[in-house]
Amino acid sequence: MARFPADPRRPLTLRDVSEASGVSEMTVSRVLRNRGDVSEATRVKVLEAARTLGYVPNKIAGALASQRVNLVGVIIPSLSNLVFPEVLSGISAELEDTGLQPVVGVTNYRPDKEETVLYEMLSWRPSGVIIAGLEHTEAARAMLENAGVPVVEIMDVDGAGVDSVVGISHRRAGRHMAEAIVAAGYRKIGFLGTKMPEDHRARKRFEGFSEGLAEAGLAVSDTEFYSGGSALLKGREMTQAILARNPDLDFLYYSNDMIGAGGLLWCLENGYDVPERLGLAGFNGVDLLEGLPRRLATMDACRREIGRKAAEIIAGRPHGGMIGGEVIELEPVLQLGDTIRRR
Amino acid sequence: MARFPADPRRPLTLRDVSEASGVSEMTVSRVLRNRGDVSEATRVKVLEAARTLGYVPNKIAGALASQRVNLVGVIIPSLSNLVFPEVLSGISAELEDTGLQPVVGVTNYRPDKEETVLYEMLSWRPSGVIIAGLEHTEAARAMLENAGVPVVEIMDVDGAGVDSVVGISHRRAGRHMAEAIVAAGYRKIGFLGTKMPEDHRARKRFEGFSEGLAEAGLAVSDTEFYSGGSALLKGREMTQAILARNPDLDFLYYSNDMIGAGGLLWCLENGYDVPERLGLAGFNGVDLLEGLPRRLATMDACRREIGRKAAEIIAGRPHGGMIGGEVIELEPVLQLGDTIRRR
DNA sequence: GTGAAAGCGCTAACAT
DNA sequence: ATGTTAGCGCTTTCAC
Repeated sequence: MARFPADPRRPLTLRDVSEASGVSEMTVSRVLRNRGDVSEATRVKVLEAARTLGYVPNKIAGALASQRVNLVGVIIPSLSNLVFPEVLSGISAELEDTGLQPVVGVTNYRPDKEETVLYEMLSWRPSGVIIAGLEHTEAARAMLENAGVPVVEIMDVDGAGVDSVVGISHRRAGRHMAEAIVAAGYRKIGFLGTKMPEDHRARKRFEGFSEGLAEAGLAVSDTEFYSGGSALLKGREMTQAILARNPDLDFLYYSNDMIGAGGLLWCLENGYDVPERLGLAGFNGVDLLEGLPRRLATMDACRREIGRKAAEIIAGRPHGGMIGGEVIELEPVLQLGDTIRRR
Repeated sequence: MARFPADPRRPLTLRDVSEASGVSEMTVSRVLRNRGDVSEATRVKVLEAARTLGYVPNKIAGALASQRVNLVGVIIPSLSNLVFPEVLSGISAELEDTGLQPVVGVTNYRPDKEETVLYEMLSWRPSGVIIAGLEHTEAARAMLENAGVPVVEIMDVDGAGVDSVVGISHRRAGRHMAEAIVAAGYRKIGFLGTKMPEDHRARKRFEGFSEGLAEAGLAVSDTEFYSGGSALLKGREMTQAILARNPDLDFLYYSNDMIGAGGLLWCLENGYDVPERLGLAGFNGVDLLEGLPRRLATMDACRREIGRKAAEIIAGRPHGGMIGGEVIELEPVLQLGDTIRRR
């Protein structure tokens, strides 16, 4: 009489494969992980048994026993920002052949959410953590310091990191743009961006930008901020608003390309002479800009490259190895495009 | 003389908290999970000890012991497609207060990668799986069938699902658009889209579209396909190409809003009378369209809603409960915008 | 309200 | 080349 398993829906275990193939659990485990010497004969037997049963190993048990987890926690503020999916894609590409897998957590720019997400992630004992920004709650920072795994803070190098850091200096990026604008002869400059209580990188760009103008004896003449909604539309609305209030502005600096694109479209439709009468610039260097009527001036934020390098650091760190502390600063490239006049 | 831990970098365990607080491991565990009756006094003692030590529970061990994992696997083709981050955001919002956490895997539209990612995910024994599309490799389908957890296939209802399905009918969406276009009096119609060997939803829209035209005795007059690159730019290039080849086309149907937007910009710049001389439509209903010079006709693909409903199904299924098999079809809404003439 | 014992499914370390 | 033993850190179950 045939024996039936007690519970037909019980997930299969190594033991099931062992029994089906007549090979010890240990050897089955070796085959399934390609470890140690196993004769071709048993190898085949085991693999066949595993296949026909439809066995899927239990990584939870494996991770507990081996004390290693092939996951890398990635914590970012948003997925709708366009920038972060690109960073992710760099991470994911670099991790491709390392056996490591990214696990994504989203904070919605909220420090308390970041803390929760980080706690949650660390409780899975990942092989490393990649986290956006240098600003964290005290508790989050403490967790990162005691995580016992490599930590890479990305996007931003203006400040002190916990372990490794990969990013650009947003402060210098802002300053750079200011210098280019001043050099091109613009004098009455407006700034448009997100409300940025928690967008530290946008804030730093703004600060650097202001400093850059200050060195030329200038200051930002007017500002306009938004939150939520379609960025392209907001760009239009804000542009109209700031120019209505301040018709003599001769340059508009947008804190991201999306609102910049909206502004550009609005200016062209309303007959502004871009870049002679009015110059425009954004930030990020997104693909989208290539399809616009004119190429918006921008600065490449090296997003994919940041992801790659961060992943490289995690993957390159021997398990438990804590050499750490590299700081990699990438250089954003200014692209003048067609919206800053050349002279 | 004080005792020092053998390895100062060893992650803390329940036992450490137990010793520090003078409470048994079991009770510590209860406090940390808010389970069972614990006196307020010990509660406070334990929480304080855990806090000062900086204890982070080990979910791997917890999951192994309890046989439950608060993760939901989400498998999608891409993160750069704009559509999927929105679905994700719906999932993530719905899961917010359920204690469940999404874990994302990306397949790059490759069936073999999908299989790998799914295998990887199932090996963590998640509480459920949400996966884009109805088309999978045989092996992947077998894994889904035997996963022993709720599975929701999303985006598409045109075909047979493994368990639950939430999506729209792309075939009918395409047909609908065809009907609207014919009703508006357009007759020479071009189709522009991605090369779609693996984009089954785009293919189904195209098929439905062709069927819809056929019913009016019409057919697609010309097609243009692309892959990779800036979609906005591709939209321009393809539009130029198809109109150069076929100047008498009076309607262009784009398989996504991004290339549609590029096409719209190109047409306006080149003096086409939209929508009288030439009608345009895209697909998805993305935010971006709101900022364009004209509102591109489109069809909302209900992305966030799909995410929400899928997550709701997973969250609502009692642990191990296998009632399953719901099919939820959402109705995409046609928005005529300003690029289909009204008569 | 609290604790002790057993074991989740796997792998490290050691046999043989 | 293969098998045996002893946990990994937690939760379940049952006792008190």
